[in-house]
Amino acid sequence: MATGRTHRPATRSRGIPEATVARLPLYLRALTALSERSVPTVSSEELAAAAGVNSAKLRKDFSYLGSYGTRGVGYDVEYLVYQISRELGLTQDWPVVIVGIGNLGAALAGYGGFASRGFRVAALIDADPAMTGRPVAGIPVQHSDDLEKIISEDGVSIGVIATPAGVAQQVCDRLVAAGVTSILNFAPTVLSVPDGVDVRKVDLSIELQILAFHEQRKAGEEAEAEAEAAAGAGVVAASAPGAGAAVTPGRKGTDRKGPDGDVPAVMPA
Amino acid sequence: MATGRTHRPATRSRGIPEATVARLPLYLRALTALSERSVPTVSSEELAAAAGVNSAKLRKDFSYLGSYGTRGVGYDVEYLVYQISRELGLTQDWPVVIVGIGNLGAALAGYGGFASRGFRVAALIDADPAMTGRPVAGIPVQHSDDLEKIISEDGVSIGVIATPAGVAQQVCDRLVAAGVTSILNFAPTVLSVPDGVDVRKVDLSIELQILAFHEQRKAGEEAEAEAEAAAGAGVVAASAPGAGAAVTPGRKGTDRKGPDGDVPAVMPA
DNA sequence: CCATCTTTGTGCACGCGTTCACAAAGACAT
DNA sequence: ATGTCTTTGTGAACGCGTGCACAAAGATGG
Repeated sequence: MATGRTHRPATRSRGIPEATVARLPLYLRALTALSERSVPTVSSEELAAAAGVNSAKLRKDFSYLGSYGTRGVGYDVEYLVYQISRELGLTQDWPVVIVGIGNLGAALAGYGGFASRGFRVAALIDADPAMTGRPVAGIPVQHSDDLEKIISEDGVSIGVIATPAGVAQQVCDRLVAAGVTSILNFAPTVLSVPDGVDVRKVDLSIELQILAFHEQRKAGEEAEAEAEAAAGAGVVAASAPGAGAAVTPGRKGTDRKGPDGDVPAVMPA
Repeated sequence: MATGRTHRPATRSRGIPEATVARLPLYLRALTALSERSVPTVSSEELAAAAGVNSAKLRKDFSYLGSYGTRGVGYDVEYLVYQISRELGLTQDWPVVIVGIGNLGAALAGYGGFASRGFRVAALIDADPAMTGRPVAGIPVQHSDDLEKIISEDGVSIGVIATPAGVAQQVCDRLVAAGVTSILNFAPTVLSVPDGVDVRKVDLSIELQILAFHEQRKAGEEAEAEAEAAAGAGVVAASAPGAGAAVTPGRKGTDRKGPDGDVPAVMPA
């Protein structure tokens, strides 16, 4: 999960648990696929398999929305697509602005999944004057000076931040001041926002690090058996199982400066 | 949070809870920033604020790693950076392949956050022959025919899938067969993998949909006060709170084809 | 109309994660 | 050395999410 919510202490909104809300888009996607294949009805078991979840969980999730199924038969695909879409608010039009049209911003602008579900890219915004006017994914980039005007004129309430980390907070502040109340943040920074504003974070680097952790653990388990047989001298417990070279631990008092090639990468914060 | 783990029923690996692992990269980032400012020590309160979490949670998280703090003082920044890096496996070199060099793949290839923490882009792979040899972010794209060779030669264990949904499962299968055991999936599909393989999913569209839900709810709450005063007739219980035009339910038989340009996306499974 | 069979909807129990609150530990001053 | 003050580390309680297992509901066939 790329993950990470922010603020809002697990408020279960109007009775629908947060965890359920997070799965609704998953169900919706699976249902849409079925709909395209003109499948009329689907059982909780089948749909759960397609969405990659437990069938009991799926049924409980749907029970929060109401009793839309028919016992002995299953769920009506079209009807369910509609109900979930409505619940998620996808039956209305959501204008979205993307700020920061670098590699990632351009990718997002061209991402089909946005336009596909009621989201409309209202504007692409970048601070670089050289970008202004240049079309990206068919949409001309506008300068960030006009940010406030664009947001108020189009009634934008959702903003996507794809800028470098250094300017993310500042962009965020301007978005919020201009009226945006939901933000999807791709910059590796913790954004602070006033109450009432939702922030969701997507951090590519974090996901990779989590994978690395499990990967290391997997490798470590394998190496454990060998190490047991070897029973060598009691060197440092930590052993680098993979192919990589391990760095010497180094103790607190010592000057053990992070030997890894860790790049700055971090903003002033 | 962008979301979503897969398989592995919340195995707490070696005693470190999954939720804690997911936060370690967050702490690491905040700590790295402090380290660059040459801050020697930091209290749990300060660090928690920088990372955007509760201080008690942070202390408990660190307690799983060991007792690295000093009461009355706080934590040694450099030492903690090293400990977390080691725990996450970032002290070793992780070669990564990115499959699917479209807009998103190119963005990922150039993403600084990868190289910054021990991750090395070993290869960019694309199925389009026109891409082969073309440098992206300074790395020449290789054809997917050579996928297996690249993976085994470089000892790659982590793969990133940034292909269209339609081919994601197939790419995934090849990666796994070639020896990859951790996958970061950007394609909007549920991947099925054998036991022992970790999959993490990042789905841009899902994040937006979750935001839309909360956005709608916010708007609905405001409108609720008005509606209360109005006290209209008891029509169907379900009412669309938002301002948007609702799509007509559309019954089973109708051709209401999913309006999104969403690719089939669903695997045989 | 009745019996059977399928599938939903949910009560219940369990476990993980979060948070509070406080005792123990150590730094620091006197 | 002793007392005070700061901050960690954690025991315990609570709440949410998950999954089991089953009763109720409805379809279907005779």
